[in-house]
Amino acid sequence: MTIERKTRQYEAIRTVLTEAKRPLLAQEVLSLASAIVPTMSLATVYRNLKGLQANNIITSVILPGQNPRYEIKNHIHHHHFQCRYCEQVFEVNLCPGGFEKFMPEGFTVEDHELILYGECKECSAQKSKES
Amino acid sequence: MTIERKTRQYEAIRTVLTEAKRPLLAQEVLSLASAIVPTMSLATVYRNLKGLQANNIITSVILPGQNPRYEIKNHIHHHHFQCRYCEQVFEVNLCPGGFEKFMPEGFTVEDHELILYGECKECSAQKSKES
DNA sequence: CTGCTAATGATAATGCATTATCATTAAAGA
DNA sequence: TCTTTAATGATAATGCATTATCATTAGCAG
Repeated sequence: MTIERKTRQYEAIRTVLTEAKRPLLAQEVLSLASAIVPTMSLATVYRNLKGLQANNIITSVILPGQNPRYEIKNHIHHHHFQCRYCEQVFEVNLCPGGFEKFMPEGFTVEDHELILYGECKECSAQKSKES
Repeated sequence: MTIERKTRQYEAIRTVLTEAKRPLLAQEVLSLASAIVPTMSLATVYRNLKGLQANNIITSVILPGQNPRYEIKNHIHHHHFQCRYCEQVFEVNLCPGGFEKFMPEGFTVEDHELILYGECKECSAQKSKES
């Protein structure tokens, strides 16, 4: 289960996740890593994602109704933004916080998840060009 | 697809959703509605949930990594709180809002989702008793 | 009350992401 | 370089929520 050998596939997957700077789907990891190691298999992607997660190197990001994405673990509290057009997910370093005071008596807030949806910079620029 | 007959099953499912005052899983709808119509089948639950949704009477609530829940559609903007212990989901009428100003240049926020996790009143009271 | 047919109940089929299998390949220590 | 065995690639199997199927039941219009 724990990764013991530094294979080309492992390095490619880790590199891809590091350089993307955004959470990636297993399929996206496969596409991107295939550019480095063309024989890359989906099974290998899943195996390495599992290993990287067990080693606390990456963490999963799950948006409602979507498959898990994976990002390099950073220990800064953050949330996510998804573009409705290209469907890419970006990290957002904002947090309003202070939700406890809105809950009814007797309820305790221990954690929270905030997801923003809209249009990313790239898709916005794309549209401007088209018109 | 559209519901044309008011069956006992349909009424039971609608009643259960109305009285729960919180989003229910298909399985929870089955359990609760079975108390009213004991022969209720899971297929009937799914069929009616689909019909109610098509008629804009209910809406689905999807938490990350979980199966859809269904609640009577109310047109007030709200979010959800899930108890980590009993896993029930509650409606929360709070919204910090004003997320746009935290996004980098070029990004537009069109919608958002906020989910709070913690301990509900009932589970909190339960613990006090035990100790 | 009757007839028509939508809806139901029971269960098999589907879709699909993820995992298991197994023969083959290639890290990496000696 | 040789050996050991973890890791890979290809693909079959799994798990599980949801949907389809079809014979039977029951709304409801006339």
